[in-house]
Amino acid sequence: VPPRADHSHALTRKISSVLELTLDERAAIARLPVTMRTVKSNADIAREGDRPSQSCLLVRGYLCRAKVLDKGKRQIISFHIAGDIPDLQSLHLRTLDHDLTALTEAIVAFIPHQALLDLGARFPRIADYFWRETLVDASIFRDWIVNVGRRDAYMRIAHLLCEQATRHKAVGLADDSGFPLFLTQAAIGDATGLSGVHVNRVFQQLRAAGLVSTGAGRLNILDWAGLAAAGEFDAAYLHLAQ
Amino acid sequence: VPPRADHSHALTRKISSVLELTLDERAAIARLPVTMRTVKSNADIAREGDRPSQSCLLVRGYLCRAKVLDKGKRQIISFHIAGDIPDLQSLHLRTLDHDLTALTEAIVAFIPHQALLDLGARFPRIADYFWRETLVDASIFRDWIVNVGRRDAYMRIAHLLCEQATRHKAVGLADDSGFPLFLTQAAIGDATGLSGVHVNRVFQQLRAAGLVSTGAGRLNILDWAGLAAAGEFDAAYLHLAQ
DNA sequence: CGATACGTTGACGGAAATCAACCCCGGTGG
DNA sequence: CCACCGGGGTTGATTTCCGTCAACGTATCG
Repeated sequence: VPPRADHSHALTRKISSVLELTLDERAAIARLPVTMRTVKSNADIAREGDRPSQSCLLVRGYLCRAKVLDKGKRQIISFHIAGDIPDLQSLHLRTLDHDLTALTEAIVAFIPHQALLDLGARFPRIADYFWRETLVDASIFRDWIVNVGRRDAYMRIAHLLCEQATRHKAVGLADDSGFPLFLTQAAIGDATGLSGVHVNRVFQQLRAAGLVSTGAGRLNILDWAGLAAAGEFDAAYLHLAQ
Repeated sequence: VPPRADHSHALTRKISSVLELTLDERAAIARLPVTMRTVKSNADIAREGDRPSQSCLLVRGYLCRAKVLDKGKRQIISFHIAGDIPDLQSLHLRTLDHDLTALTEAIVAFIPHQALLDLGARFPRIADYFWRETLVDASIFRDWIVNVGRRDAYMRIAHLLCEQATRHKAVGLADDSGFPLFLTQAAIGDATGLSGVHVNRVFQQLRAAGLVSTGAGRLNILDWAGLAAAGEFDAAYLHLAQ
């Protein structure tokens, strides 16, 4: 049974991990004037320099935000899972400062900025949710700066895997045993500031240490405590609990 | 003549770089119930894990936000100049996920969260300003991820210097020729993920290339175009102009 | 069945860390 | 007044982590 592919299910599930929605609020979310679209893996949804008039709710699949340097190197800024609105900040920042790209085939719902502003005006709790969501976004950025700035390759990747597992669990997309492996090793390299080759070697170390295994399209976490210790992972920065 | 050391001057100047304040708004800012405090260089103003009930407006001097790893390494997350409210996000995120530290002797004004929320409720344009300010914060984080993730040491430092110069100019704290050198080479290392020793060597290259000079407590930019090119600096991510 | 994308392996080189001095300068106290 | 001290900047020798290049393996798909 494939997961449901409507926008309100994905968004409601995500918001519900933070606050209990009323029937009115659920109804208003369901009535948002969305434009659904399917995007192919690796396709750009928006580009640096764009001035979007709508934001993009991810319904199914995986997206990332990234910047590309002159010499062609790419740095991934964030990964996104169902329920995220990766370009929510474009509500208040006119021009996009990064690309928004599909990591897998994905279903997205475009929501006009005005509709989001109206929703927030009618339901202040939802406005607060959006506001807070961008603050959590920023908190994760802070942690990524630490990750690429001060951790070695082994810690970086261990930390990233812990983060992804935790975020998947928070919205009910995974259990303790692991999560869908939507990332290529090259993408992990672009997110951690490493080369794909080196990511591969680190994965071999992680497997040899009995921390993780890969297979059947999943990343399996065999030793959560060990992986968290290896990455010095502390979920506080995800601000999951109020 | 020392710069004025009252909170409303610093905050008003910063906000005015984005929007024109009315007399009412200025008056309300002046009447904020602040607690002024002087902090010594290198002193912590708040620590990771704190649950602050007030935010900190920087009136004079320089602050940074940073995280410290188990092994003692430090990663600076952001630098702050007069007019900034570095922990504004604590309005909505209960526990602080980083330290807030003085880089120089500084004067700060603590403002109770409730007073900021009230101010925003009375003056929606100021609420929007705060909201937007945290989004710009996040945008700068994104750029720092790219800086430490994908640029080499020479580019990283050139980029950082361009950013600081631009931000100083934006609030009238500097002109084209440079800005007050509030950063030790060790601090630049902690911000760029480099060792202090290597920062020193890169500075020698930057000087040899005729891009910058240091002296009399200032960093002088001798060749702005050259420095910007060296750091692939594009100010778009600072979102200075609406 | 070839095309393509992703993972894996080895050899080699280079950018930056580390370690350990040393210098310079302003402040402080005997 | 000068000796001492500490913080910041500078230098050189050595090491290490990781990038680059290039090849090869393997699975999925049209």
